[in-house]
Amino acid sequence: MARLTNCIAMMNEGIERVSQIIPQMPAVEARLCRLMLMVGSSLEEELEFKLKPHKLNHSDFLTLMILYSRPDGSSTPGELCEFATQGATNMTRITNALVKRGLITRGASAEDRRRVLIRITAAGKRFVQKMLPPMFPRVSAMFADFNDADKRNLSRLLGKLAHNLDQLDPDTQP
Amino acid sequence: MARLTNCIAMMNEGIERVSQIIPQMPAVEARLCRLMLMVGSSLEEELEFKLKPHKLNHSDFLTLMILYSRPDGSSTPGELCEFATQGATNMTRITNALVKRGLITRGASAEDRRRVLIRITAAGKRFVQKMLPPMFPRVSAMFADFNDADKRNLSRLLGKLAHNLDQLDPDTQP
DNA sequence: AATTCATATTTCACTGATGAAGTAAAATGT
DNA sequence: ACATTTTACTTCATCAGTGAAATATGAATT
Repeated sequence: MARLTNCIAMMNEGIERVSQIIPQMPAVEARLCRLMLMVGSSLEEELEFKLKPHKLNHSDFLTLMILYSRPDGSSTPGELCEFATQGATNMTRITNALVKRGLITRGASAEDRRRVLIRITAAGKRFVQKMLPPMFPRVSAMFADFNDADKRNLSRLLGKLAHNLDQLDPDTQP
Repeated sequence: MARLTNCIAMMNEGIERVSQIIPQMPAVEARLCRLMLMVGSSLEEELEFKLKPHKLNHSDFLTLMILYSRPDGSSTPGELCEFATQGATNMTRITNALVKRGLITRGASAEDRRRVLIRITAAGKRFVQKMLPPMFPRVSAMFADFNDADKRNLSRLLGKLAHNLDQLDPDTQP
């Protein structure tokens, strides 16, 4: 146990040593990057773990939740790709899987017949309402010792980082 | 462009709607989770993108960096698995790949001959020293508008979250 | 000496993600 | 009006990562 904490301690020493060999490294920033990556993938692991009993993976779940959170419970593959950050190929697979389970339906759009209309079914909604609540305790536990200022701060800083990443993205590779 | 920002905006609306249907959801915390996941995977994307020209993926890179950051430049597969959070199978594959490129060597341990000693080569060190610096500008740019307090705060909050995740992990699934 | 445990590799089956090409329909240009 | 281009998905082939089980070897225990 204390897997993450352990890795972080090790990383701190590592960064320290590397920054002595390569002093021009932005050590604090590099460390924050690694921290983000570690905590992020640990969180992802945790999520996938909670999804496994429902035979869902992260992208399936995300897709389903996007649909669930829509006022009309519907969307198109293209839109889902954008918000779930998935390739079209993958979205086809996800959609196939969810359709087969009866959680969503696939239909043709009337206005634009290239488009496919994806809609969450009543069963899909019930499914979400049943699987979501058991996750709440763990989500709450993750932030149990965060006070309101902590939460606001984390949100603000992640937002800032997100914004910077957006600005960064289009650049050419180094 | 503004991919992340866009997804975040969409998520905010989604969470809002879901928490109206399911009021017992810890909305703020759930939102922070998703935010972490989004920023985390975007950061990972960015990293993989920077690594691609060097024909490295995240785990290859991490493994190599762990070795590089060691005072003696060496480790064992087991240890690398732990710190790189990889399965043994994968570590064998990674090691094979890096050995083939001459960046590391694999040798038997003298004390315990079950063990395999993995060591970064001089070429491996040179490789790291050459590939690392071009990444610095982007890393710095990510945190360009973070003042010292921001960085300290982010580090503290991520550490706290990491700690909580560690406590969470061993529990049984919901 | 025999048994149990630890370390690492190999093999295999499987899941999930991805890139390239294909299909179909709408939009656009001439 | 027709040809071209663009948009929206799908299909197919492929690949990276994972988990489980089998193997090999060496160390520790009894």
